[in-house]
Amino acid sequence: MLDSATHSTFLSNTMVCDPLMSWTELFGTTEDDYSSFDHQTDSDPFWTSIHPEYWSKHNVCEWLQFCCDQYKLDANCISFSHFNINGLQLCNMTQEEFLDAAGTCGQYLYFILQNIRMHGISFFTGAGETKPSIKNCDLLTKLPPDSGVSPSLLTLFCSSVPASDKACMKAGGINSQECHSHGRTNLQSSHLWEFVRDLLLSPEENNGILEWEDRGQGIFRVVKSEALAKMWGQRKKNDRMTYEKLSRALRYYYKTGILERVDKRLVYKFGKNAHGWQQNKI
DNA sequence: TGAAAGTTTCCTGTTT
DNA sequence: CAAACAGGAAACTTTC
Repeated sequence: MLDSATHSTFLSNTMVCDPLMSWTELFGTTEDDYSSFDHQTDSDPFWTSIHPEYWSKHNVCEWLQFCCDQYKLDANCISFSHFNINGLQLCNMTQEEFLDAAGTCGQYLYFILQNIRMHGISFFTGAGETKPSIKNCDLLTKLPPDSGVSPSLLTLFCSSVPASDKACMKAGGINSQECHSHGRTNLQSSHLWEFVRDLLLSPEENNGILEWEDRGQGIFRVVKSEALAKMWGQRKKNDRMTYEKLSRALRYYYKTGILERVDKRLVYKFGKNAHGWQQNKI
């Protein structure tokens, strides 16, 4: 989750936001601390085990970093000096203050925080039975069309809204049909092509199984075919899945325009009916 | 409860 | 020769 690449990205973004304040000045964390950070976050990060109101500045930092990593939020939008606060101060921030501190990202951060406060960490993991409030749908309708929000966050939003309520998702450039496909199926039962797409967009889960051949054109390569099949099989609770069978399912997508044929082995291309794979486009 | 969509499974033949 | 591709056919699962 908190790999070194992300750290460096995060650090550089911090510098862009506020060159006068370093990461350590902001959060009291040294480079050496990251190793212990990693150990903590590998299993159950400390911030996840306590209520947001009791978070330290350090925990707030961990949460921010988690949100950026997990939902591909643009850290450049976030004014980190605004988040040099403890959990209680964070919880007392209004939605407007989140907006001031992090722009569009602020809305997502506010949404995520409110749901952690209401539902606990199960909101992230999906382990719990509780689901975020339908009020989130109101937030969803306000998202700008070019917000650049990642599919994983969109999925999170959309899967939190029952299909019967999807009618509220009209504005904000978010296609209700698109949300419906997520909302109806959620992460556990998403379609194969959505699983592939989300894997491509999640370097931390990808493990080199898939890689972009031409990001702009939506062309990607299956690097580890059997690993991909195994992962898909795990998702569908089917340990008999093979790449041969998975690829048959992928070939059916040629008919529907979800995928287009590429005359190279193990290479596929997203078609006109696939969505959510483009950069800065949902 | 039936239809439709989306796979899953199996198969034969072809290509790399 | 193995792995991957192509696509037909039928069965199966889930959703509406």
